[in-house]
Amino acid sequence: MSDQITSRSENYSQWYQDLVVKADLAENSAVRGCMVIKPNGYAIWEKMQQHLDKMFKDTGHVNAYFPLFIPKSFFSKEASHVEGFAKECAVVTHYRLKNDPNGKGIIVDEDAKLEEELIVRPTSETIIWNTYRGWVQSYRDLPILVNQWANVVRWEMRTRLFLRTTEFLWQEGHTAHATSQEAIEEAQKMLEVYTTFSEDILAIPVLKGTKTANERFAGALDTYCIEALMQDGKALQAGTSHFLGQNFAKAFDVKFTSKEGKQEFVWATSWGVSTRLMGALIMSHSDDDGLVLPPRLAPIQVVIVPIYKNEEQLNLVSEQALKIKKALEAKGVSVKFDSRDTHKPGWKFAEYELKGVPIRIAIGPRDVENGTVEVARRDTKEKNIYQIIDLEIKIEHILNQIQDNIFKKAQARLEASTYHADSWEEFIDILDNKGGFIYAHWDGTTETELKIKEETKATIRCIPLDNKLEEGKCIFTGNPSIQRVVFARAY
RNA sequence: CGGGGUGUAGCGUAGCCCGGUAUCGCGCCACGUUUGGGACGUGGAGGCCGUCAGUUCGAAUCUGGCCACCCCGACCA
Repeated sequence: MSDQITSRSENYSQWYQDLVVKADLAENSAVRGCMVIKPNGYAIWEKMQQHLDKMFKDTGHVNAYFPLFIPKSFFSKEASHVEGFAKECAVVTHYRLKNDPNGKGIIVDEDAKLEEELIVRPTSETIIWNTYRGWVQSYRDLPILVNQWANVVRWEMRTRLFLRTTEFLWQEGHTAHATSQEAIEEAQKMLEVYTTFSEDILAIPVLKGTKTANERFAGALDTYCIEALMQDGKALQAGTSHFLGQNFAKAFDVKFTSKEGKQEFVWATSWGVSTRLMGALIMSHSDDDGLVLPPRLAPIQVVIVPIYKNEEQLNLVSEQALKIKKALEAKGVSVKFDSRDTHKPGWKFAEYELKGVPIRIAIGPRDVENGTVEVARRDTKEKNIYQIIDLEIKIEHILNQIQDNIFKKAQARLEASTYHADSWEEFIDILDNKGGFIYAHWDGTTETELKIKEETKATIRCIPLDNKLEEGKCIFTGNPSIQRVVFARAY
């Protein structure tokens, strides 16, 4: 129906690009690699924030805010951390501009060079752990369970709206604990929070696991992750939770006196999800007609479109529409009544489909006469005529059905796209012709992992948490393996 | 930073080879008819052709520099 969006079969990444722009979610800005998140897109991000923030608070966390800038020297304090991020940091070197003496606009004032350069945070472990040093003396000061909503900058070479931008929005939790065990439990707990959020709210089924040493976060001892599968068979990391051990405590000298009176280093975790989830959401559920939003995340859950020929009919229809709106809102459903006269109903139908509104109600004179409405579902495109009596209960029910249906559809796709490969040929064949998650044996070495990546662009997405131990032979080297790991090409 | 490509109205484009002041579609504005799946008609507005220089009587078109963006690679939440 939509002639505005490239179809998925024709060109998947063009479809994604078109959809983001045409659904008014975001657009490229004047700054290379940085996007403008438009009101439609930002409203969805706000819904994500609301749900996540509540889940964080419910698990005992509080919000705080740390500086955008980090002194350069902080980065060199944790060796593997600096190695991981050094190549993509924006650096502030001066603090003043002046008029160009040659009259060509404004130039950097070389006299205003900073003594020590400031890094625009790519992540906040260093500045936060430097701060925590002052917060912790005794085991009584622990745990610290802090989350920050912020923007970060990573100077990526190639960017794509939401999936990878130079600046992006995220939340980063940074917790401090007295014991290793407690920190590990925290990291796992937050992975559970992310999983619940992803599946129950975003309706995106995920695979939970741990990263291999090679894919681990810079500075972590263990990285837990959730991996989602997009419609084109590529994986997308949807969230990570890291057990940082005592690395940052040692780097920033964060010690506490234990119950036994001993000086000990603090144990750490960090965990985050970003605006990248917007990309995951789009690529999980949407179709060639536009965005498909799970009702729990849709800023507008129901749109009412009036159909009329003249003002008299409009008044008649509006009266009915507003009654329905009120009844639905009393049930906590968010409703928009679009009575604009500047666009025709057909135009509005297409528009709201493009923008992913889960349910559309159309009311015309015919309906007013019969005491009915036409209800259309975005996910299945089904249209039905319903009596207005108890409509709000029916709508509530349909919203739940849509949420459920979208998840099940994504889950079925995930299951259908999950394969086992027992030979290299089979592995390549699945990668090239099917895509998806591939369970395969791996000899456990980084060397092999990198070679496989080099040859196929496939990476180990994770070692599933509930993985069964199973003896086998590495598909690449033939060396013995104790378990299968999950490979995929990824975003 | 390597390899390839492209810059013409808000968007998408034709014209460029073979120099003569720019085509078409969408969108926008006005009026009228329309309104249950992206309406139609009539009229209208909008472009120093990325930028700087050169060649020429004359440059969107030819030549050179610069800038920007896109795609492929290395990097990556």
